[in-house]
Amino acid sequence: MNYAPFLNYIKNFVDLNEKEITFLRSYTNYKKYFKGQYIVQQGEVCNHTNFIISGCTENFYIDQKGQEHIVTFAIENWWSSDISSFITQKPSDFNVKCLEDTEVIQFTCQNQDEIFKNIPKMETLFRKLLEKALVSSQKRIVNNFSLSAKDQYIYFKNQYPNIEQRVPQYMVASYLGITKEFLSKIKAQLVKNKT
Amino acid sequence: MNYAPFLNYIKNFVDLNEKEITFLRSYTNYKKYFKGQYIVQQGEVCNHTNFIISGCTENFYIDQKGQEHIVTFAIENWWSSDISSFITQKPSDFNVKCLEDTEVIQFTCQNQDEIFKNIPKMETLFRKLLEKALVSSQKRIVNNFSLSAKDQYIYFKNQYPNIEQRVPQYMVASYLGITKEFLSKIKAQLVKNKT
DNA sequence: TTGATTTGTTAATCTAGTTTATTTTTTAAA
DNA sequence: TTTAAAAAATAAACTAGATTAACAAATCAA
Repeated sequence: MNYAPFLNYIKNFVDLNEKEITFLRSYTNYKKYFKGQYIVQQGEVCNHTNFIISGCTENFYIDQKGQEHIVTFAIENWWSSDISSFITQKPSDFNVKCLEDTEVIQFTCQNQDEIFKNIPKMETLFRKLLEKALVSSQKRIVNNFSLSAKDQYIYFKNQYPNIEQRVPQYMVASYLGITKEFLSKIKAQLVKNKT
Repeated sequence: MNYAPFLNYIKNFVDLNEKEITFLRSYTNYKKYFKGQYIVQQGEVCNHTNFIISGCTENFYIDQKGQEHIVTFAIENWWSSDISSFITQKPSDFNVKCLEDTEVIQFTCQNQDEIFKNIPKMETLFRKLLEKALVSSQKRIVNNFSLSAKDQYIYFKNQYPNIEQRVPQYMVASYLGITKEFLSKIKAQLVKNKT
C-alpha cells in the first residue's frame, strides 16, 4: 500500500503535523481496482471520494438513447468520484470505471465530515479544490460555446497531454461530445495541414 | 440598506450568533447598482463576490469573433461574481452586468479569508455551495451532450422559471448557446405542437 | 404620436457535425 | 502464429442549427 503520493499532494497545499497525518490515515483507506472494474455504477450511491495514486478512470453516463458520454477522465493525483451522488448520498447518474489497474486513497462522506471537523485546514483545501474544479467546469462550457470541435480537440490535447495516449480515440471523441468518425476526420485534417 | 435577506439566506444553512453576525456585517458591505451598470468588466479584476438582494445580473463574455455569450444569470438570493478572477485576483474573462437595478451584499477576497478564519461555519457553507455549483455546472455540460436545443430550452424554463420573464429572449438564446432566430423557431414549434 | 431603437419573426440558403455502411489496422487471446 | 475482436479510417447521405436578410412588433424617448 502506497500512501505517500497522497500526503505529497496535500503538502502542496497545506502543512499537516504528525498527529493530523495519523488522524487522516485512520479516516481514509487504500484500495486497488483492476482494469474494467467499476468504482461507481449508475443507479448506485457513490460512497467514496477517491484520490488516484496510480491508474486512470473515466466518469461516464448512458443517456436515454443508450449513448455513452464521457464526462471526465482522471489520472494520478486527480480526484475521482460522482460528487453529486457523494454529497447527497442518492443514486448516481454516472459510472466511474477503471481504464487501467487503479490504486486509490478513498474516504466516505461521514469520514470526510470527521476529517473536516478535526482538521479544518483540510476543509480549506477542499474549498479551494472545488473553486478550481468549478472554474474549469465553466471553462469547458465556455469552450463549448465558442470553439469548433477542432479547436476543442486542440485545447484538450494541450490541457491534458498525458491522457490522449492512455485512452482510445473514441473515448476522446466521447469526452469532446463528438462522434469518433468526426474526430477521425479532424485528425486527418490536422495532419494534412501540417505538411 | 437591506441586510436581512442575506442573513435569512445564511440561516437556511448555518446558525450564527450575535457576535458572528456583527463580525459578518463589518466585513461585508451593501451596494446598489443601476440597470446597465457593470459590476465586473472583462479585463479587470473581479474584486467582490456579490450576493443579490434584489435585481438581476448577467455574466457574459465576448469571444474572438466578437460574439457575446451569456454564461449565467443571477437573481435574488443567488451569488454573482467571476469566481476565477476573484480567487486568482487576475483580470476577468467575463463581464457582470446588471439587467435591472440591483442591490447586493458584497465582500472582497481578503475579507472572505477573514470571515472564513473567524467563522469556520461560513467556510463550510461556501464549501457546500461550491459543491452544488459544481454539480449544476456539470449538469449543464451533460445536458449539452445529450439534449437537443429544444430540450435544453425546456429544461431551462423548468429549472429557472423566474428568469425567462425578466430577460429578453435573445439573451435566453445566448445562454443556451443558440441563435435568437433558432430559439424563435423552437418556440413557434412548441406553440404549434401544443394545439 | 411620432420616429427611433430594441426585440422578435420568418424563410431561404448554408455548414459543421451526424449517421450509416464498408474497409483497414491494431490489439490481444489462444 | 493465427484468429477474433476492438479500434480507427474513409466516404456518402443526411440533419440540427447557423447565417443572412427582410420585415414586424414592441418599447421608449421627446
